Amino acid sequence: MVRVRFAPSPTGLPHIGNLRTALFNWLFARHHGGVFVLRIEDTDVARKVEGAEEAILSSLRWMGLDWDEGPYFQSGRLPLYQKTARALVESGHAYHCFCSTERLDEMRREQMRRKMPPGYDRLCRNLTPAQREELLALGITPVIRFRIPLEGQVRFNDLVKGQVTFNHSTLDDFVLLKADGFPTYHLANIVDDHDMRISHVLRADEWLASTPRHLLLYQALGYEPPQFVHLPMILSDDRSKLSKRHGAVSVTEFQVQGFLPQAMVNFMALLGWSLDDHTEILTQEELVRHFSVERLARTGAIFNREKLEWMNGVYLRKLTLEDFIGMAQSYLERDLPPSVPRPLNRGYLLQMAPFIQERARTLGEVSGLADFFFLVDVNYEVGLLLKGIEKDAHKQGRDVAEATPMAVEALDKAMEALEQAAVFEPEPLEQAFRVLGEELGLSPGGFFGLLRVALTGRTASPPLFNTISILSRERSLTRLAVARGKLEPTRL
RNA sequence: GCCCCCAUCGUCUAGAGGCCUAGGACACCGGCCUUUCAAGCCGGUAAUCGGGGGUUCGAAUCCCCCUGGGGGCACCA
Repeated sequence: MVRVRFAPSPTGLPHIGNLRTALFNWLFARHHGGVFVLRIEDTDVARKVEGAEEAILSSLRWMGLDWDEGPYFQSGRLPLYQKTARALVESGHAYHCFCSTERLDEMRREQMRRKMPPGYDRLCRNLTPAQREELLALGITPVIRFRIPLEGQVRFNDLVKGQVTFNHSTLDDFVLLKADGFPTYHLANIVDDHDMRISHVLRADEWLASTPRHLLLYQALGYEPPQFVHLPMILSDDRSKLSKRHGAVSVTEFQVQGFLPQAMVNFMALLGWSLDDHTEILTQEELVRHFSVERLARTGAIFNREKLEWMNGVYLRKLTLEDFIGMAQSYLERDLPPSVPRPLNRGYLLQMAPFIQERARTLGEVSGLADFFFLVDVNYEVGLLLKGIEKDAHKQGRDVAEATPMAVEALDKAMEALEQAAVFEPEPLEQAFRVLGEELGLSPGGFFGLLRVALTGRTASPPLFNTISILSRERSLTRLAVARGKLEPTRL
C-alpha cells in the first residue's frame, strides 16, 4: 500500500517549491491508489508564523490536492517523541548533552577558523552517570543527542539518485530532543513516518544530506525505513535555492496575479518530470494516470515564468466563455478604477469577454486589456491619434502638418457615419467605414488606427468594429468628439 | 573547509550504445492571416550534448579524472 505525506512546517507562505513537492506526492499517491497524508511539522515554536497553516491548506485546496488523512500536528504529539527519545537513551543510541549554546557557538567558530567541518565535538557523549547527576543538579536542562556509530557507513538506494553512500565519520551527533521538550525535525519526522506507515518519502533534494541520519535512526529504533525519493529542486533565476527573497514565489501570489490552478499544476508537474518528448499540456487526470518516479529528472529546474504565462494563456482560452467571464469579472471588479460602477453588467461582459479571452495570459491582465470598455474617459496622448494619418500623408506626398486637418475631417465624417448607421453591427459598420475611408483618401490602417486610438486610447485593441458595436453608438460618438477636441482645442 | 548530489539550446526538457547531421516547448526572429494587438498556421536562429581521457566497430548515452553549479554541515525545517 502506497502511503505518502506532505509535511510542511508553518514558517511562512508556502512557495512553489513546497507545493511542487506536495503535487508529486499527491500524484504518486493517486497514481498508485494510495493514501496522501497531510502533516504539519510545527515543532519550531520560535519560527512559527501566524496564518501559515491556513495558507498551506488553502493553497493545497486551490491546486486541487486533496488529502486523505490529517492534517496531523506534531505539536500535539509531543509525548510520543519524548518517549521515543527516552527509549533511545535507554538503549544506548542517544545521550544527554549539557553543552550551552554559547559553548556550541564558540566550538563551531573555532572549527570554521581551523577550516574543520563544523559539528558537535561529542563532549557529553561519554559522561559518567555521576557527572550527569552533577550537571543535572546544577539545574541544566539537557538536550538528547543521537549517538552516531563511529565506524562504518550508511548506504541507501534513492529512487531518483540511485546508490548513495555516507561515512559515519562525516556525521555528527545531532540533537533529537530540544531543551524545550520539542523534538527536532529529524526525530519527529522519523517517528511520524513510521507511526503513519509512510511507504515513500518524496521530498526536496536539500534533504538528501540528512537521509543517512534518518536511516541510522530507523535502525536504532528497529523501524523499517521507507523508500526515499529526492526531488530535484526548483531554482531561482540565479540557480540558487528558492527563498522568500526571490520575489513572487508564494502560491498565493500567483493566485492573486490571476493564474489558474490547472495551469500551475500542469506547469509545476513539468518542473522535474516529463511524460515524453513532446507533451506539454496535461490535465490533472492525465498527470495522475502517467506520473511515475522513473520519469523524474535529477537536475534542478529554474522556474520559467514566461512559459507559465504562456501555459496559463492556453488554459484561459480553453475555458468556456461562461467560466471565463465568471473569473474575469471578479478580477475586473478588483482592478478597474472605483469610478466604474459595480457589479459589472453581465450582458455587457458577455459581449466583450470573447475578445479579451484570446488576448489575456493572466486574469490580472484583463483589466489592462479591457478597461476602455468600462471607463467613461479614455486617456492617451494626442500624438497617438495622428500616427497612422501622418503615414498616409507622407505616402501621398503631403506635409506632415496636414495630418491634423485630415484627422479632423476623418473624425467628423466618422461621427456622421455613426449617427446615420442603420444597423449597429460589426459587418455593416465595417462596410460603411471602408467606403468612407476610401472617400477620405485614407488607408484602412490610417483611418481605422485613428478611430482605434480615439475609441480605446491605444494602438492595439480588439477588432475595431466589434469594439464600436459593443461600446454603443452614444459612447463611440462621445469619444470621437473628445478626440476631435484634442486635435483642435481652440475650436472646441 | 568537509560531505553529498548534479551537468543536453537562454529556460523547461526528450534521449537509458547505433533510430541523433540531438527531438519538443517557452522566449526570440521571419512569413501567412489581418484594420491594430492577440490567437492560429508555416518557417528560422539557438546545445561541437561542460572539458579531457578511456571502453566499444560505434557514446549525449558506460567508466575515470578535471572543471563548473547546487545542496548540506543549528537546541530550523
